[in-house]
Amino acid sequence: MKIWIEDIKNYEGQKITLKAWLYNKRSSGKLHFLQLRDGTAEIQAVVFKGNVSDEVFSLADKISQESTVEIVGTVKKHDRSKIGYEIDVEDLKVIFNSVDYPITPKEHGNHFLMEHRHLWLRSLRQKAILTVRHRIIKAIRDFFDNKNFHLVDAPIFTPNACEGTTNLFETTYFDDKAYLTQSGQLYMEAAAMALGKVYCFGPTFRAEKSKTRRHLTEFWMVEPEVAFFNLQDDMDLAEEMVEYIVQQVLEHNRPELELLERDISKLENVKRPFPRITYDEAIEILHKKGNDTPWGEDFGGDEETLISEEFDRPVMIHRYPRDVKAFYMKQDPQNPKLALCVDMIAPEGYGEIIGGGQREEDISKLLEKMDEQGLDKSVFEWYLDLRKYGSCEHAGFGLGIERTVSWLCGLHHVRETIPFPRLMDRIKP
RNA sequence: UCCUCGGUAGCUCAAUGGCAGAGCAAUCGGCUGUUAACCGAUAGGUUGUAGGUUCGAGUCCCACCCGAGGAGCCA
Repeated sequence: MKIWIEDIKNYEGQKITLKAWLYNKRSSGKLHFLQLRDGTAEIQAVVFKGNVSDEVFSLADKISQESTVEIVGTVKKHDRSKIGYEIDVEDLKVIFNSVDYPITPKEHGNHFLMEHRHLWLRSLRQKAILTVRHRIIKAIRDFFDNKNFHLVDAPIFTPNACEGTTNLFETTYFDDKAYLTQSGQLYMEAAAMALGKVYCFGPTFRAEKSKTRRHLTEFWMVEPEVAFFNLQDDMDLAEEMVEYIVQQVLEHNRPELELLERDISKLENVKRPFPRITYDEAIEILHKKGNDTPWGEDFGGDEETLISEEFDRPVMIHRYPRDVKAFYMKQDPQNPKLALCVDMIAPEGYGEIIGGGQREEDISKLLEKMDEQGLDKSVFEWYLDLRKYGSCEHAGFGLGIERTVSWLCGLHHVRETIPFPRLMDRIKP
């Protein structure tokens, strides 16, 4: 039976065969300490000259970093080992040799590591990040599953821009043009009218020439959409989901967060209720802190950081000026200048992780707003049908996965949060 | 697209306009408990590219290429 390192505790005292990669090695005369990993965990294998043949001992001396090996040895308890065990080697084979592995144990620059992303993934740090990413995605799926949401897949090819302002990737579609989706939202609105509670989870694309630590051209988004929900319900859902994600990561990924040197106490604060402030109150905070953003403007990274500094957990800012938001955002009946929308800003300066709100269900207001923004109504006919045939109050939001991973792992840049990042100036490997 | 900084050994970085250097990796040797092990030795270079200034350029000037931060825009 195949034995994985993560299950090694079940084999104490037994002689086993293990296949793994050598990620580091230390030697001391008559001893070789082989640091092995198999993707599930890491363990040290000890080759003592007195326990093996001369051939095996000199082979152990020569194995190079990232070579694939097969060892036969006995599992022994060992207090100084992270996993609690090590292996006394009796036999050793090199299955595939590795020559001049480029990523050495010492430090490297960003560019070099990004060029070798396909190998960099093997490092323990990258493994920890991808493990947390996996947990976040699982938590999201479990969260919606527990609430009886339907997962509905949105298309990647779209004929139209769902928000006129951002740049889309254009591609040929037989004799026509198509765009890579920047959001599944409009399709989720249609799905919510069919299934009530829905969400999509998939890649989205933005051709913005943004060169910042928070931007990718291809990123993953979770977008729930719920019929008969208003802004209040929407904020309740967003808050509950983010709390669940953080608590799941804290429950399952302590070792990863420790390896990443994440300050866990900051994450332990992330419990409901989250503060909720209006755009007007956010502007007041900014002015008090010496930032002179005028009323009516959207917030940039600096503004988000200033506001988030005031709170020890994510903060929701709602009711932005209607003019800075997309056409489908519902107008606030209390104040026609505002939209019933919400952004959630992560603490510690990690920026906006959620954007959403209540959708405009009134077809005349929707048409008015589309005219204002100069949108081509012909591509939205199907969307307008949703308001013609049994329109209803509904709301939803989108959560950016990479920014969430970056926040929970305490990473400076989102490029490490996705296995193969796509950036404005990088499409390889 | 704009602003700022940078490009020297496989990697990370030094070098007042005056002999091209270190650590790690590689190779060879030493060490019975190492934890980015340690100690000794060897090898490794068209200083991003193309011009220019100078007795002399890695260093100064110009253009281009590439990279890193940041801005706008956004999740």
